[in-house]
Amino acid sequence: MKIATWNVNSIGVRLPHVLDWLKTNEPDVLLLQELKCPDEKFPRAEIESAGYQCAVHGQKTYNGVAILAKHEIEDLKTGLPGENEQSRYIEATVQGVRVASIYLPNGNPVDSEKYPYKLAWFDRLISHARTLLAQEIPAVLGGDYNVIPEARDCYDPEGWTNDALFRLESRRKLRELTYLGFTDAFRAFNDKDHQYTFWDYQAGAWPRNHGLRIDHFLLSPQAADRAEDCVIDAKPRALEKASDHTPVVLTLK
DNA sequence: ATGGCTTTATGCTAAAGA
Repeated sequence: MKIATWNVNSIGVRLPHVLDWLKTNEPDVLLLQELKCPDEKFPRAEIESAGYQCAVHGQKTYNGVAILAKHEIEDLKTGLPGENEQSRYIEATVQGVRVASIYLPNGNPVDSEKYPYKLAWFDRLISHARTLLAQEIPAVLGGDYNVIPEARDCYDPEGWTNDALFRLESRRKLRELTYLGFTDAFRAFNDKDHQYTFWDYQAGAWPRNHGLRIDHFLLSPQAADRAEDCVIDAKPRALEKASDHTPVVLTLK
């Protein structure tokens, strides 16, 4: 079973890339973030024509997450327990695997209300992740976590020290989540430094390989037992009109 | 580098992203 995650930075603009990628890679599930469109404007017909069902939790202009799947999408849940003014979480079961598409708040600037909002949102995710773990099922939490886990996941860690993506509080929250019993799927299969999922549009970040690893798959023990591989597919980042993020692909037995 | 791109919107400048 192949499950991918991709922050597309507008599904409207990126639809051709997404359709091409689905056709070439044929994942069973594709988790999307930053749709930047309300539910009624999601290009459902085009994606269904490509052979994928859609579960969408959209929002006008900002945020928005979705689950695309070749097979039936069951027991859909949108939002985390509590306030869901921003569409950042969707979860469902596909072929017996509980999958979630997550778009964690960015949190910059750190001296604004956005940073405590990020940390509070993280706490809600951690709380919900506990209940998922208690079910002892294969659970795959994929998405844009907006956290650089370690210095080796950043081209210039010193320069990012005080950024919301690399601040100690943000990294501590990600560790708190993983230490509940989740596995960072990418790091289970790849120990190389400087493996990135995001390159800024500015300052030639892509050609200079000035990237960040901020898109992650966290696996429950039952999912980790089935994991066969996890890779970053950097090819879409090189396309014209690319998203600033690129897909991460998880393979389960 | 001084936000250097990209996207969206009761749009034509401003805010957000990371």
